[in-house]
Amino acid sequence: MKEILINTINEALKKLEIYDVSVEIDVPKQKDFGDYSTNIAMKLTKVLGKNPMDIASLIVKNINNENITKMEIKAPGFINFFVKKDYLVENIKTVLTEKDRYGSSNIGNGKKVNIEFVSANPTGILHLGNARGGAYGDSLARIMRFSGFDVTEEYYINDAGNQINNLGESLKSRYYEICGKNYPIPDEGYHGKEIIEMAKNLYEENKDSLLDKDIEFYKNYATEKLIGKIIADLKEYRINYDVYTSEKEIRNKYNLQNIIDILTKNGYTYERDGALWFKCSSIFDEVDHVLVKEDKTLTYLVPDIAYHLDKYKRGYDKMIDIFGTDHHGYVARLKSSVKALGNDPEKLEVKLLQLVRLIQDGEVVKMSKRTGKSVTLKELIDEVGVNAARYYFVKSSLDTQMDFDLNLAKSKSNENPVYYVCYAYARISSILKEKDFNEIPQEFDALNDEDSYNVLEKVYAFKEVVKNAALKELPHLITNYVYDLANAFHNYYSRIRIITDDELVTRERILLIKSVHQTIKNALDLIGVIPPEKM
RNA sequence: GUCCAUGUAGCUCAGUUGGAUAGAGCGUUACCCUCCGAAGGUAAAGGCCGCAAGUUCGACUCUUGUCAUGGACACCA
Repeated sequence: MKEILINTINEALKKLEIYDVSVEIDVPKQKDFGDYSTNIAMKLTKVLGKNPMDIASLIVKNINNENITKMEIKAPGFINFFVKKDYLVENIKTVLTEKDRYGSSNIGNGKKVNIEFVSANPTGILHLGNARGGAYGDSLARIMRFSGFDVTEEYYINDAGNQINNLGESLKSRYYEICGKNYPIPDEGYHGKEIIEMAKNLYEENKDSLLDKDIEFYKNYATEKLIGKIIADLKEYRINYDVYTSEKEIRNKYNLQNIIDILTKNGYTYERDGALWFKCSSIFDEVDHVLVKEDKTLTYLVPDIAYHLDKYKRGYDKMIDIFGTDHHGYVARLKSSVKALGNDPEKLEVKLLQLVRLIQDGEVVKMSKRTGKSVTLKELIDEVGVNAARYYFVKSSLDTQMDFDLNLAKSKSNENPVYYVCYAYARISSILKEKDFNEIPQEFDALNDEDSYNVLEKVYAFKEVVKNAALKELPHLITNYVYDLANAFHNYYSRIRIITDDELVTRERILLIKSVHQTIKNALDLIGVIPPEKM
């Protein structure tokens, strides 16, 4: 419908010999301003040197389209359109035919997109912050896939390097402790309960027969166990990755010295104080950073450069990394490295999500994997459920700093809007159980009232909302939308009786709410929420 | 100190190419189930959109300054 209007306005402009303006069509907030409106007249004031009201009436005079029932010009120069509502009712057929595909499109045009998210180090289990990143990343992937992008969801496992040493040492220390021996936990060690748990298991299965195992054993055992846990938790959170990339493998696949050599050859390194530096300040960064430390070991930056090189080699049109804001300083370095290796940094987009602050008993709890103080993803799922958790974390944009009040989440979980939406879904399910129709009629006769239009407008809007969310990469547009849709339905339900004595009316109303039912389901699926048939 | 985000109703947040009277939920107040699910609906109260300039027909939205909050500024990852 928007396109029809844009085209007719463009035709009118052509008649007036006006070119090179982009016509915008909006849906006004208020009903009395019509179904659609445009600000084109106001945009043209400068070019034409005329009063916007005059321009508007000129344009209106040149518009003639069968779909438009009424046009109004309102100060300071809006043109408001009232259109025939047939397309809304017609759309019910589309929804019921396309079913689970309703709202999908091909605007992505098969573009290859890689979304890397969560990628938490396997030095502990997932916590609240990962829950947000996971909800965002996976929802974005679902939305983009639905919109015709070729999406790969990826998890980068940092299973090598310093922190894994510390992890191994921490496990060894705990194990020794249980065996009644002393082995100091490193300063940078990990104190999570899951590590104590692991040590206990080791002891129960092997008693003290592992005391003479070297540190590699503990490292491997701990990483393997933790990765398994992480993947299982994510699966329960309804996230299934397409690709897991291991840092260890990257280190084996690429000779890291080679990468440094290329950087040197391209003139991006220099030596200072016995270390080798990356001249990233000459690209995007403000300061330079170390690649090879004085003790000849590599910083974490080097394998990460190799990892991103690997992604580029796989030929994505776009790569999205989702980091917490605590890694903010890292972005410029990473992008610099991409450029330094001769790749296009524009293809790499880094999204920063504000960290979640945990509030407990009215106080901010500092979360840390090292100290083991945090709420885990698993606990979250057990307490409030996947639906509530995912909805909650997707509904705000990435930039909002969120406070997560655990007490509140537990005690008043009904405050979560997800229940409002699910309730609408369950209500419809329950009506359909009583009466259902599967045949779609050629014509609808009984749905020509404002109440029906109000709901159907929302159902119709879904397609555009999805496109918007995919192109702007904003999953929270979906939560906003589905809430509106549920609201429209609850309103409809309270005003209109669906099952009536009139068979024809009943049938059409059933089909209407079925289209709502389907649309809610599709929308929720995009954010990983599964609505229940019964609540 | 420098850089990046954020300041919208009592609280949590929408408001994304600058549009008409700034919106929800929760909380507060008052109504609505003889009838498909009241986890619902209706209504009221609640706002100098942090503050100050600027840009323009028009600014919550853009620019600059300023204050406040969070985060980042390692030869840790």
